[in-house]
Amino acid sequence: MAKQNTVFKDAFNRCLKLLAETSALPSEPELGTTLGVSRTTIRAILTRMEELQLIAWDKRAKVVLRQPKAEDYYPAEETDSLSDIIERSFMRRILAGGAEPGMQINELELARDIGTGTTSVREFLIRFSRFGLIEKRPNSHWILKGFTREFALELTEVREMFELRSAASFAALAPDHPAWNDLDRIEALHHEILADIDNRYKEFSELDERFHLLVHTSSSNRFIVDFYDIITIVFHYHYQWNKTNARERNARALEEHLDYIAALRSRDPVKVETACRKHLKSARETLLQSIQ
Amino acid sequence: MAKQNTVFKDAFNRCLKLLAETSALPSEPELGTTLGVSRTTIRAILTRMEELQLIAWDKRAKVVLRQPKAEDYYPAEETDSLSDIIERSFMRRILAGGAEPGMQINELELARDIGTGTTSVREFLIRFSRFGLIEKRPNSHWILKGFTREFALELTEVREMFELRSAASFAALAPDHPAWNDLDRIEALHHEILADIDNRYKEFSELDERFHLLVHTSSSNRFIVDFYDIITIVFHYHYQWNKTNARERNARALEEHLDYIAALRSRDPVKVETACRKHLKSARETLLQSIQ
DNA sequence: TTTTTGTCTTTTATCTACAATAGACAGTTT
DNA sequence: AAACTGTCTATTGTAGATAAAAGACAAAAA
Repeated sequence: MAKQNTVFKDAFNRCLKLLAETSALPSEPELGTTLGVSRTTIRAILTRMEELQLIAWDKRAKVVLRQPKAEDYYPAEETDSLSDIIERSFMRRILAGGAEPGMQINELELARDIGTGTTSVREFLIRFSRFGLIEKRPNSHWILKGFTREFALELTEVREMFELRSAASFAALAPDHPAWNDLDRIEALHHEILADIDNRYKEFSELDERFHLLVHTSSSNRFIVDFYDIITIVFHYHYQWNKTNARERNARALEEHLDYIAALRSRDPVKVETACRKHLKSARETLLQSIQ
Repeated sequence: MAKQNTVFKDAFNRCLKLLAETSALPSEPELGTTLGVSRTTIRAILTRMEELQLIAWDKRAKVVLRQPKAEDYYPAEETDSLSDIIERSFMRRILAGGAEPGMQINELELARDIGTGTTSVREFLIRFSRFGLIEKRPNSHWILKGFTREFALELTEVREMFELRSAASFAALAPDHPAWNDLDRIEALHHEILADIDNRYKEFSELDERFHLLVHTSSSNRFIVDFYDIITIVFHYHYQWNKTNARERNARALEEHLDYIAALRSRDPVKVETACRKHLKSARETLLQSIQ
């Protein structure tokens, strides 16, 4: 195989959902915009839908013939892009498995393990290396530096520098800046989740990311915003393998966020710094606790 | 061709220099350590040297038969690694050429231009993307974000944050820390160059990198140290295309470095911050001036 | 016993090929 | 006139193949 057709499969599945809601599909360019793919892919989707007798397609007319059934969908595991698969597989190995710092990483072995070509694995490792967890020895192997205490400390040191600065610039944003509306929505979600914390505490992780990303974005500095990718990936995978006291931890973090949001609203630099530092401190402790 | 044999050619050239200094070469493992390559490459070098009748090689005996001549060396352009070639070629396009922000980058075109395969270009672009000058649109092209004023401002903002913190930790290093010795050597070089500034001002660029890298390294934070790569590459290529007033600029920067070094030695946090800020400010101005 | 060499295997770096996807353009429909 | 479709071309993403380089191990030499 040359290229995976995951873009097609994923867009096809999403298109099935659109189809369930109408009696006829819109034009090809419009579908393309809606699904975020090119017309070529849209036409492949329409062709497939015609084959499955889901629609009758003649030029502009795309009449829905029947509702999609479960078996019309492509299985979820076929719609993930190869790089996502590699990422997940790799993170499982280094975070969950007994991966010792200093261990060598073998491109060929990794590729065979995941069932993919070496090119994709190699490109993944190059992209991933900016996260500081692995290092390349040219003409030789990669070295796993490991998800260690030092790593976590170095990561949080930079994070704190960046976030304090971003929070300060957030507080200085013009009152009509759209970020304030985003902040409103995020704050509302905090209240919703807190009101039903026992059932919804798992939604924290995603909300946390959204909130901090919003703060970082207000720095208008690509290096600061890009750095948040590292935080995201670390926390994302990290939470998957460390679920002790998740409910309490998340509840506490939500409260801290609300204080932090209130401080931002006050636009008082001192309050902002205090609330930000307080939350970052407990975030750091949470991360460190789960390493040892 | 599969892999370029630039490692071999470069090591061969370096080995010729060793050969000029002795009457017999050492053992294979020792040569390997000296030149930083594997025994496989060493044996290829020895085989080639035998063919050229530079040495008589029988097991442990590697007797030098004649001195190397100019034509024994591989030409310099064949010893550069492919990624260096791609980097240079790419940087010339985006810094020197009329590369407009927003321009699309075409992997295939770039590869044909440089005379290499697409894989290498692709890997270069992935590695390079962390510098924030280009951005990938999946399944589509790369976008050049451009070496703009905003880029320079964002870069220097982070640089200043990192360097101020690194300078503070440098000043707090134990008196017997090896970094102080490195600092001595660097300071001495500053005096040497200043004493003969008219002839040696071009050496500033390399010394500047060495000095700031030393400071950043004392942060013991991989993210801070890695970030310095971006500074290095930007300043490196930047100086190549902007040489106006180089002598004066460099002389001034050298003086600022000396103040900065003296402040570090004083271990007084206030002095360090003042000297560091002052130098960073003029470095930023220099960079910004050359953009507009 | 320690180091070196001969030989062999494994892994990386790179090229080429090809399906998937994007995108351009002209002709057609509303 | 504006938007849409049919058709074609160009580019990306990925696999597979291969030379270069690294590295392992046993036999040989010091």
